[in-house]
Formats: sequence, C-alpha cells, structure tokens
Amino acid sequence: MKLLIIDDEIKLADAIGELFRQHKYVVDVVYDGEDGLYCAQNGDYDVILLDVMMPKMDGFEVVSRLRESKNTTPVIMLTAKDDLQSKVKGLDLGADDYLPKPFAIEELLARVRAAARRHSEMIVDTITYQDLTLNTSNYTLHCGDKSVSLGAKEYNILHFMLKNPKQVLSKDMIISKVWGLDSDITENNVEAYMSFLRKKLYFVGSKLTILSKRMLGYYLETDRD
Amino acid sequence: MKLLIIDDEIKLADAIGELFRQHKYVVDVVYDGEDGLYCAQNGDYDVILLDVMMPKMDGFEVVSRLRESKNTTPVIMLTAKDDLQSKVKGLDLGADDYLPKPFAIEELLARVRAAARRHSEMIVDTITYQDLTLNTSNYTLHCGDKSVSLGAKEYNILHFMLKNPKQVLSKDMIISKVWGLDSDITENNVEAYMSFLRKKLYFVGSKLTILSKRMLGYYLETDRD
DNA sequence: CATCACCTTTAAATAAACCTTAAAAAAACA
DNA sequence: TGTTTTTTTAAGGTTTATTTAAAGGTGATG
Repeated sequence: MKLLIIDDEIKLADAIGELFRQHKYVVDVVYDGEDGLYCAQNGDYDVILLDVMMPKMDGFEVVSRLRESKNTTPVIMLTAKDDLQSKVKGLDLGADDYLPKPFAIEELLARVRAAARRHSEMIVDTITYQDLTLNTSNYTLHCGDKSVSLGAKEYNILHFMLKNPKQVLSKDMIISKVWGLDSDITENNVEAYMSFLRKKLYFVGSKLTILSKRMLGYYLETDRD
Repeated sequence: MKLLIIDDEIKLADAIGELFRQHKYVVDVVYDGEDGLYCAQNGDYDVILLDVMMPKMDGFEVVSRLRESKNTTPVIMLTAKDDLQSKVKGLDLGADDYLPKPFAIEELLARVRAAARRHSEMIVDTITYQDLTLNTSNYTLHCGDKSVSLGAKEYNILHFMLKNPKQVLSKDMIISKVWGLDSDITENNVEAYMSFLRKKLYFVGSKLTILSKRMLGYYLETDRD
C-alpha cells in the first residue's frame, strides 16, 4: 500500500504520514502542489491525499492536471471548507472522495482503504488475434479453453508477431526487438524459438501457425489455406 | 448502544449522560481518568466520550493506554482547546474524532452515531483469496484454523499479491510498492522474502504457493496444477 | 536429380536467475 | 537497559530458460 500526501500544513502532513506508516503503508509526503503533481505522475500510488488550499498550485489544479494526464489514482481531497460548492468542484474535476477538516482518524483510514479497494479492480490486459489471446499480465497464451505459460523470450516474440499480424517479420527485426540491437545472437536462435512457439501453438490447438518465407522472415496464418 | 462518558466537570458530564439516556443509550459516567480507563477496559462500550483536561490522568493518557491494551472502542475527545496540536496529538494516540467545547448537542449526537456506525462496519477488515485470509488490522494470515503473524514487509508483499492474484508481479514492481521508489534494496531482498512467505504459506497449510517465472516475477497458484 | 543455401528440430551445455540459509544489523519492545 | 523480533546482507547450491551445436529436411536452381 503506497500513499502520497500533499499538504502545505507541514506538521499535519507529517502527522498523517506517521499515522499511515504505523499502519504499514509506504508513505511519501510533499508540501506543495507542484511537487505533489510531479510525484503523483511518477510514483505508483494506491491513494493520494490532497489538500485543497495550497500556495503555488492548489488542490483543484493538481487533480485536474493529473486527470488530464490520464492518471486514475484515487484522490481524496482534504479541505477546511465544508461548503457544497467546493465539494462539487473537487468531485467534478476528478477527485474520488472528499473529507472536510477536521476529520476523524478512523474515517480517514477507512476512506483510504475504501478508495484503494475500489481502484484495484484489476485490469487484465490482453492482446487477441484470431483464436489466440495473449495475457500480458501473466504471460500466458490462451486458445479456447487451453492455455500455456510462455517464457520471457517466447512471450516477447509472440507479442511482437501478434501486434503485427499479416506482416512478414525478418529475423533481424525480431532479434533487435527481443534481444536488442547489439547482441551476438545468431539467426538460429530465432529459428529455435519459432520451433518452441509452434509446439505451443499446436498444444493449445490454435488454427494459426507460424509460417516462414524463405529469406524474408516469419508470419502467422491459419494452417489450412 | 452503550456509552461511556469520562469528564471531571461533573455537571456537564451528568447533563450529557441524561441527554443520551433520553436517546435510548445505556450510559455510564465517571469523573476522572483512572476510573475512566478502568471502565473503558472492562465495559463493552460502543463509544467513549473523553475529556482531555482532567486531574490524575488526562485524556491523552487514557486513550493512549487504552490503545496499548489493544482496545479499539471508538473514542471522541472533548476539549476546550481548539488548537491543531492537541488535536493531532489526540488522533495520533488513537482517538477517532475530536470535538471542541462548546459544541452543539445535535453535532455531538451525530458524531457519536457516526463513530458507532463506522466501528461496527469496520470489524471485518480482511482480504481473502482462495483459502487465504489476510487480516489487515492485525497483520496476521489465516488459513483454515491455523494462522501466522506477518512482519510489515511480509505483510505488504503478500497484500500486494493477494490484491493482484493471477498477475505476475515483477521484482521491480514489488520493490517500488513495498520499499518505495528510491531505495537501495536489491532483488535478492525480494527473493529472501518470498522464501519467508513460502514457509509461512506452507505452515498454515495453504493450497496456494508462490511460484516464480524466470525474468518476469512472482505469482500465486494452487500447487497441484 | 544433384547441389546448395536455408530452414527445422532435438538434445546437450551453459550461464544467469533463483532459492535457501545463516548470520549480521537494525528496529521494536519491554 | 537488555531482549526479542524483523530486516538486510551475503554466500553457496540448485534450477531452468536460453544458447549452442549438430543432424536431418526442404525446395529452388541449373
């Protein structure tokens, strides 16, 4: 659990930080909006606690810019103002929750937990082409109800091919993509991996096979054709 | 609903007691910190109203000792002081809310209700995946009728894994989540903790094991599979 | 149809990644 | 304070993805 606290009231910010550390969180504390925005965009936080009234850049602007940059980390806004107007403004700009100061410590803890829980509705990323689905979060290949686990190199190669289907990919291209430009890997290496991958495609029962075009490279295609 | 009032201003304390009795609460009233602590530890209250400034033992000490003894009954602190410092102090020591005197009757009633509700909602605070249950309020791991206590690092790592099951989590991800971005922790550190956690999973008899994918990371899976 | 260049597959070797453990250091606790 | 627990460091042993190598295919070309 990783938390970012952005508040210019240094003592309060530190006290909250300490509180969450006692609750086993990893906590970063910054004291103004600019630093806050920077951290928010570059650290991988579960929740951000954001004060509204701050010098340089206020909380509204921070949350607004954060959302502009497509960051979806849950933000709980903290403010002395209890008025409906700023509450609505904060929520409209993309905040997830709103807690007027002074707040009860248990409530803060609870809201942070709740926000983190809501957000961690896991996103499983996949790439699909024809009957193949490559799960990019656990490196497995699915086809129908069968699946196989792929090694790092196998995964990278197949990922490359699935992202460029119908293209003939040369061994050089594959080498530079998967091993990097300056590697003393031979083309036989690619050939060996193609063999491994063919086995796995066969194993999961895909209609797709890896075919080669002499001198040119490899591509995916349905086998009876 | 059972309420404990601890306040050395006898008339005020009795008046508040009467008020809550009118609202169907069961109320105990005591007039100093020592008696207050004794009652708080031995009675089963839903909420405790605690004055800060008292002879013998002040409110800070009461709440601090109460929390030391692992009692989690919600405490609302009452005080003449409206300053941030004593507020933060109270909250840090484990109080749940803070109400400066003089206060509006309606607000007091509302806060007591809110505190009681929150506490009862908060009793179950666990993450479960398959046969594992991680208790997030005392950092223990349960499986069937066995359980183990986890250290902070073990807890954070397992928490991260339980929240993202079926995902392969790289060592980098784990390091930045658990130790923070700028730490000079090595990957071997993560490996060591995986070993500790594996022992504990085995100890509680879970069907889940931590598996690793070379070059990619770690994930949870049932062992026979 | 013989040859050559390229491709495929497999099995064994290798080196990098991973695991475990012990012990030192640091932090929490009492 | 001394004691215990947790965290970090370090080292040697194990595993396994990756690489190498070598033996057969394949098909285009003369």
